[in-house]
Amino acid sequence: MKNKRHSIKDIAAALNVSVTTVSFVLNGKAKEKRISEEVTKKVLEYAKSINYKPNQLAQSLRTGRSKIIVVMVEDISNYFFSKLARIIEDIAYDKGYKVLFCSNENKDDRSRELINLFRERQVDGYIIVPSPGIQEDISDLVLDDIPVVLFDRYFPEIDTNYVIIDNSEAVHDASQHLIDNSYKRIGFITIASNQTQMEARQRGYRDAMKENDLDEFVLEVPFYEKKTGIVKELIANYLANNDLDAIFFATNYLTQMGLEVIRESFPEKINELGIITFDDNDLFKIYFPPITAVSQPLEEIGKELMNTILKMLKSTPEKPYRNQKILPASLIKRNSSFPNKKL
Amino acid sequence: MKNKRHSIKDIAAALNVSVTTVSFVLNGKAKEKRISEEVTKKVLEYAKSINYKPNQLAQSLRTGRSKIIVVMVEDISNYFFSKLARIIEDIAYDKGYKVLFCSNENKDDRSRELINLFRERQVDGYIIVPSPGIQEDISDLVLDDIPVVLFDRYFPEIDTNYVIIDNSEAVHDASQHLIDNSYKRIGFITIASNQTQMEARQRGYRDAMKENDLDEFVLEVPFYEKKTGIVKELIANYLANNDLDAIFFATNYLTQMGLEVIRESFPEKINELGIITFDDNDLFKIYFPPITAVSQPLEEIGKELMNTILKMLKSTPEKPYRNQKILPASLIKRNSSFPNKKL
DNA sequence: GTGAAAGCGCTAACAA
DNA sequence: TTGTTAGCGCTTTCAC
Repeated sequence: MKNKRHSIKDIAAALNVSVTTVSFVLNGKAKEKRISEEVTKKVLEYAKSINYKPNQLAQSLRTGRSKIIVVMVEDISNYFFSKLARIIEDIAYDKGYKVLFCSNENKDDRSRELINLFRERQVDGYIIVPSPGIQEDISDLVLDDIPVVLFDRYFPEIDTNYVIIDNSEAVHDASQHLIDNSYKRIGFITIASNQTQMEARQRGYRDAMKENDLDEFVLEVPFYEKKTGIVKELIANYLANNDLDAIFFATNYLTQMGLEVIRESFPEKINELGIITFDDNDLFKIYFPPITAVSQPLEEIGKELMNTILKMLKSTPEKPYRNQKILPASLIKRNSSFPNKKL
Repeated sequence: MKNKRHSIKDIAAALNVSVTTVSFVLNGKAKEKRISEEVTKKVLEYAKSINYKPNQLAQSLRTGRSKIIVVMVEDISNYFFSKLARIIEDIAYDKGYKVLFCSNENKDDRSRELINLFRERQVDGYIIVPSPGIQEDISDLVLDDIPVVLFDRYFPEIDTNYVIIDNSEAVHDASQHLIDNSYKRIGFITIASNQTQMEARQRGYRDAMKENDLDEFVLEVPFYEKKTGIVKELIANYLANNDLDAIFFATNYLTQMGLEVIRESFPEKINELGIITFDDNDLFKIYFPPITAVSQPLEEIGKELMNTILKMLKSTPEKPYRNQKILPASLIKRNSSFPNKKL
């Protein structure tokens, strides 16, 4: 082994041409720069024969572009984000980009820290699930003409590209599905948050209830208590006090906690309660009963995100590429949202 | 905004000193190079005041080190790997390293492609879950003195660092647990593979059966059929023909498929069959019944991996750091492996 | 058609 | 104790 790396200089020396010529040829500018067929061919062939690969670092230093995209999500170990990561990864590598994944835990200071870190490394673009209070930081990126696309949620006050799903419609339709199956006392468990996606989901639920003259039962649990038992207690109390016949979980980890509570405190209810969860998971399909889920179009989201960032990378500050996409989600109906056919 | 980046030259110019001096001070070599207190302080203060951050790219080009570690796993969207990714991410960023995650799908050509890709980018080190046939490529890395640490599985024939868990013991003990609970016809569903981890798991099972004079029922399904229905069919046939009273799933996606089959074809058995799965998942805990799982110590694995790679990064080819670690797994006992107490 | 040379920002050997 | 300078590998302007 130890096949020492070749540089553009080696090629030039071996072929008795200048590095300029080699560089032009290798960058596909032979035609444009009117390099002779003969030399072009010679260079190309030799480069191939020694398996020449340009030093990306040097290239980056020179061009200012690193061919790296950052994908910052709430938590890369979350089912939704990790599945998406896989999709993004494939597209990016295919297009010659690398992807740096990182988790901000939905915390502003961590988001900022990460963004600063990456700015130092002149990362080319950012795909971000923004934590609540980083409008300013996102604004700064945009002002500096650094490609950013937000997803999952966005800031209506600032003009950025984003890819989101129609949360309110998705929840509205799913709620209607419960209503159509004659559930009457439908609860909605969500997190206390004024982020766009959570507000939209709650709106979808409330609208559906209003349209059908049904009472609204919303439980908002604090976000930063994932690890303590507080959320489970809150859910347990809520279930005990409201005599609900169906529950809508606004986010996948709430579903997990909710099921945990039901399993521990009201096991008999698992087959009575109508249940719908936001965000699917492979295991919901094989649960007893299988859980009905609002499913986000992962593949499409991933493609749209990469497509957008790639286009932005190619556009100039004078002619920026704009894309604010709202994708529909789909409802995957399983037994948990139908009375009388539980298993 | 637009706070144009400052370079070391700017500092030198502003302070009327040379770039060398600035470089030395900034790299903590002030003492060693005997730079005066006064100048040192001046530089440090000024750098801070303009919020100077070195250009990592230039630094990397010069030093040949990129401060990037690659973590290549089978599939980043798999629960086990994504949880681990999160742990590794935290440690790495803390130590000033970035992490590039990628998935090789357990395919050799993809592994090679990725490794080559990263070699061009002079990544500093590799944490790899190797696909079956890439001994050579790993060997090459080792020969070229590039830090590599394998995990989850390894190649006994080549001398590399690795972090694995004691698969055979874990499965052996878990099998014994089933036996202790008076299960007699215990099946073992695994994938056809001669990778170390899968062989060890099967060995653990077989040993336990032998020690207790029980029959062995092993089903090996083909690996590359995840997406087709073949695996489910194989499992269904196997269950139909063997009259088992317990099943051990050797890997988490087999558990998922297995549960799917049970749910679809033998729903009444879910509360009779003893079930154990390799690799835990948040949802197994809230399944009906909750599923007993062999749980890998994610936190420890992550720490050990990062610790190892970091030490390797600091060591010299003459004095390489060696670490071949075998961690124990733990059995999380839940209802699925106890007769008569299902829920 | 092709080449010389500057320069991206940094480190470090060598000079002074 | 500090400064000058070469050079990491590449791109690109300008000159011939």
